[in-house]
Amino acid sequence: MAPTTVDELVAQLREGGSRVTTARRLVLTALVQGASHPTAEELLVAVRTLAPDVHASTVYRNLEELERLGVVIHNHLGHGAATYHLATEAHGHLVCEVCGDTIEAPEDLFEAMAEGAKRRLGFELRPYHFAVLGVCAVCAQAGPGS
Amino acid sequence: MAPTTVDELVAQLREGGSRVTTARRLVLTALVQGASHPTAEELLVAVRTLAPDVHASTVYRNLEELERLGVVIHNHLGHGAATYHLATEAHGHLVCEVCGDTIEAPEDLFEAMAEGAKRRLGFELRPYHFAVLGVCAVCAQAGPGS
DNA sequence: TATCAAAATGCGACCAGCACGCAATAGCGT
DNA sequence: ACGCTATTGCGTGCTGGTCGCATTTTGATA
Repeated sequence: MAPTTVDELVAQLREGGSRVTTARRLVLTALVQGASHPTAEELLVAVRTLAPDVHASTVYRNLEELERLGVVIHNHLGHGAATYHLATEAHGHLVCEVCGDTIEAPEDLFEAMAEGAKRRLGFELRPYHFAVLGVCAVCAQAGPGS
Repeated sequence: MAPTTVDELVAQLREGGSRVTTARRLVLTALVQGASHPTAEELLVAVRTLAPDVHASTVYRNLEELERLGVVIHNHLGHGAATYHLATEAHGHLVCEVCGDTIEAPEDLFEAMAEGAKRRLGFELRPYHFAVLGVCAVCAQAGPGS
């Protein structure tokens, strides 16, 4: 199985030549234990419950470093702040423009489109970094006119 | 053919009950005559070549109003500022994460995916508002490893 | 286990992109 | 031409994030 415990992730840090600090360990803990698509701000709040003096810029810089090491990935689910998750959980996102709900897209949903873009335009799709927007089933039901 | 002259767009403004001001006319002119995916900032610059005292917030408010009237559409081509174009030119975008180049996606590229999302998840795709990211043919060729 | 260079942190200033409140101005129906 | 009201200019404020710098911490080495 892919690494999903904090200790395993910390080991990845050391392998990458990065030092292991309190803030860094807590960011990883928040990513492993917390909600599924936290923003940097939400991670900061989580980190501060255990280490109140951690600064926002530290969280930003750690997320950047963790991403450079391939431990985490960020993505954009529409307007507003980026969200983060472990690289082992990479997946596409469908986001409802009405209610903001985020659906994790089935693996194969992008396949036909990726194949078409590649064949016809030579364009290599990376559909994970930015979400695809739309209207979810519930909201489509509720307000079909709007 | 769909309205594409400034006069026709101005007429749409009047029909919608909005007043026609210098700034508004110039924003429309810039959209008709300028480059294909201008940001609000770029439109401001264009407007100011003819009316130097137009304020940035005026351009933002006008774009908002024009969008409300269905005359223009904005979309997000990745990080950074939103881009605008006439509503008659609606189309999806493929944006290269490496060089930033924007490709206007063929009409039918999203079809299979939209159909799949609808059938399997009840999710109604609106793939025009946010671009789909990836790597263009040129950059894929240049740096296949990165 | 003490030392010490390099890495990481805290802190604040700063940035882009945009929204907003308010008084002054300008469109446009009459 | 008048007057109502939409629109503008201007400044201020917001979110999300970056950066420079002095101080602290890490962890390899002795």
